[in-house]
Amino acid sequence: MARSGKLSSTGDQRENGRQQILDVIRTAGHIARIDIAKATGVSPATVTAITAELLSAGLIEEVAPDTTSEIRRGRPRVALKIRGAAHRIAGLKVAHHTISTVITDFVGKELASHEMPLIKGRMPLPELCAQIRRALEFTCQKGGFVIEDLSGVGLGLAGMVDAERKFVYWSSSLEERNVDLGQALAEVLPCPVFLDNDANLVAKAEHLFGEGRTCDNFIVITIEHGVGMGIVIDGKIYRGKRGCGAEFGHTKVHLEGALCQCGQRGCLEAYVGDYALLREANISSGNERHTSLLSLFKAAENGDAMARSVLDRARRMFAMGLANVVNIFDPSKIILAGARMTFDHLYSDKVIEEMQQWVVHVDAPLPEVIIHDWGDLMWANGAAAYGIEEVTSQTVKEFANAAA
Amino acid sequence: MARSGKLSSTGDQRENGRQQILDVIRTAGHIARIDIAKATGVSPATVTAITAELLSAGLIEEVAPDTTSEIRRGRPRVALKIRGAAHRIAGLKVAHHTISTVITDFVGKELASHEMPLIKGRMPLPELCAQIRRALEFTCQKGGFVIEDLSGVGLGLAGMVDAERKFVYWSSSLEERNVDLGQALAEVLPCPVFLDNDANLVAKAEHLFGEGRTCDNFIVITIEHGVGMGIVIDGKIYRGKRGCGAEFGHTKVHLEGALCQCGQRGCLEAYVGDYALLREANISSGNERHTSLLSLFKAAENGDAMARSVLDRARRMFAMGLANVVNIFDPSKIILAGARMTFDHLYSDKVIEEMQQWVVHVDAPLPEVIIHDWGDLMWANGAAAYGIEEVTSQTVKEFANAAA
DNA sequence: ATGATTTAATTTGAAACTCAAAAAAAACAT
DNA sequence: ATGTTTTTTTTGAGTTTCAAATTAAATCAT
Repeated sequence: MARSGKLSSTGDQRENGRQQILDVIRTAGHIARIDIAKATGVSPATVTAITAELLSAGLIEEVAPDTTSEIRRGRPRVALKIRGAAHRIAGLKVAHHTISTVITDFVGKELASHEMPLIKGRMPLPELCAQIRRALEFTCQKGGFVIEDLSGVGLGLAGMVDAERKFVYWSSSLEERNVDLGQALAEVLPCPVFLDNDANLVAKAEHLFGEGRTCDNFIVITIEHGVGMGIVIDGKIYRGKRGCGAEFGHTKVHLEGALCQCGQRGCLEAYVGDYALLREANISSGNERHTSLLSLFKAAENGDAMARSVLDRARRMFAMGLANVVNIFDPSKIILAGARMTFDHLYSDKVIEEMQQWVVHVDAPLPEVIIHDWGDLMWANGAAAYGIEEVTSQTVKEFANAAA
Repeated sequence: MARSGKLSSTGDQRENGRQQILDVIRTAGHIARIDIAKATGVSPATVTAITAELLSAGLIEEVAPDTTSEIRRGRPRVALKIRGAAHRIAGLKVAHHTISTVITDFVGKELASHEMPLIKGRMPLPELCAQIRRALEFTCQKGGFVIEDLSGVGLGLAGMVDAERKFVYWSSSLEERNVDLGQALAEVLPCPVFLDNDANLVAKAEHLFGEGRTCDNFIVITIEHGVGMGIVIDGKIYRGKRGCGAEFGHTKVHLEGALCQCGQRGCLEAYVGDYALLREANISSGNERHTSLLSLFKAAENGDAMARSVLDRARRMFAMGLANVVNIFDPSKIILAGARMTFDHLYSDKVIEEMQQWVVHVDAPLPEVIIHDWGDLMWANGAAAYGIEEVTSQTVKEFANAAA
């Protein structure tokens, strides 16, 4: 057994309360004290006490009474909301050819964003740190402030990351392996940095701001070059022991199957990732050579049997992968999150339909599958969401010290 | 966000403490108060207070001072342990041809066990209830007591079970689908019944008494006729939204693959379950007909190429499935639990070795894979473990009412 | 033996929290 | 104006935890 975590020691209990109430306010957008009490089960008296603290700390603020609201008798409720000005947070996504950055306020509202091209996709540690700082400086400048104004930075990387230790086992952006990136960035930036695998960050964003707002157990799947997964269990990102779980893309779907960019065979990614499709389409010579997915799609639409067959297989493989996720997690929701949704063949009702033939059936509704089209800043926004959450919990923890 | 669970309200906090301390005592076997304080982070003062309550409630007892212990200075520590006599718990596993039952004390020590044959593997609800009662009566009689002496019963079923609602979507033992088995058994038995999928119960047993004692994040895999999985995350069984997650056996490992007993194709179970092996071995006529795995193994040992090939494929498929579990969960441990370990080809070092070729590699040690040979009563013991845990938590909750 | 030392367990009193109930505040209804 | 209704705040009591002091029970040193 050995349940983890201690009994809440003194001072600790309040911390929970503050965290919980901040969470409720954030999810609700704005909410009156009485409703916080109802939502959390905490007594109104305690809600008053805790919100008073948060107010005086400047983390939340009262909303101007809503005159358009339906007229009710009694003392009008005054809603509370997160105070945007409390903190500025940056989110960065390091991709192969760009670093995209977004800066938001504490509410999550975008204040500035910037896309900075990268000459080299993979570079040594010091250079990556420098580029990250440069991207931040650019974006801050656009917003009219400086790096020192940031309370925290979230950073998303493709690769194997141990978020807790801020340690990168391997990333496609880094020449070195096993890098203490947290340490390295701490030396270059004036504010705390929080990093994680990029798919986990998207899951975080869905939980704070997206389709997972009202839900504590769901799976997020992203497909671009590779296939990513984020697992949210009981409201927390599940990362595994070493921090490198949720490697859905390298889940094996075929014994001795197609070669994956990771060097192994039979990975799901090797069937549904974009490079896999192009490779497959171009392998049989004689046909036109496809250089982009778009041309492949077009060919399929025009009745090209080979193109169709390639897309068909990808779709079936993906449906099978999704079914396995359902069979293993039985989640409340599955969110297919995409930045540009180029994968029409994968993000489609047909996939969801096909998935159902592979899942174990019981007489209870299947998990809802939601397709969420974020737009270009999805990854950076995910990183910002993580930054916001971490800064929040850090601030809440500092309360105790501040009081002393 | 919407973190689940309320802020610990009054009276609730102590409940946590009691539960946590009981857990620590159970895991440790016997442990002195001072060490409980260290293990939990709770102050010695509070440990004294809580253990005093538990002592007077008869849930724990002091251990006679250990004279053989190494001599130390100072006041000798007096160890505490769970009081076996506090409760009697039964665990039942309904299998196809038998119901096996074990009755344990509150410590988990076996008091009696019984294997009752079943004429029909699948039967209507009332009959199953009657058989369960009969099995319990037999076993109680063997132990020299009656059903009324039991504080709780754990029950393991093959099939799709929602443990929380005590609801059976489908079970190979029941003719009906969607049965409120908890309700039905409550009418037939004088004590609370707790039921779950059998693999989950084995996971529970590993956590309480087995290889998962010191570990809060691990996966248990069982192979018999079918393939089962139990997921322990943060010390709790993960069951999914509808209670039917962890269906590892019906995870698809091959598009349009081998036919499974569930009616679908490509399930892992259809490659590694015992029926799958025999089917595969017997499909190519001309060879001797195998009626048991044993004869298949023998043939392979004697160099029969076909038999070897059948076992080889099963092993590779299983290794692949295991690798997928690692890729998704990155658990601290994987426990391969078996009752009779007839699956030498699967429960072997070779599988573990092969698995490594399919997992995503990082420079951190792989999850430990442990093979745990339980003996015949594994399933029933799992059910008993669940019963013990549920009775414990129920007793702890009743404390509050008792005090009032 | 006897007192010093050491470690474990218990007691005590203060501080932190939460909550129910009462009070206050802020609106509408008549 | 006065009453009603609903939200928020205040108040005071009751839990619970913990640090510090105390007591308990052993060994060690002489």
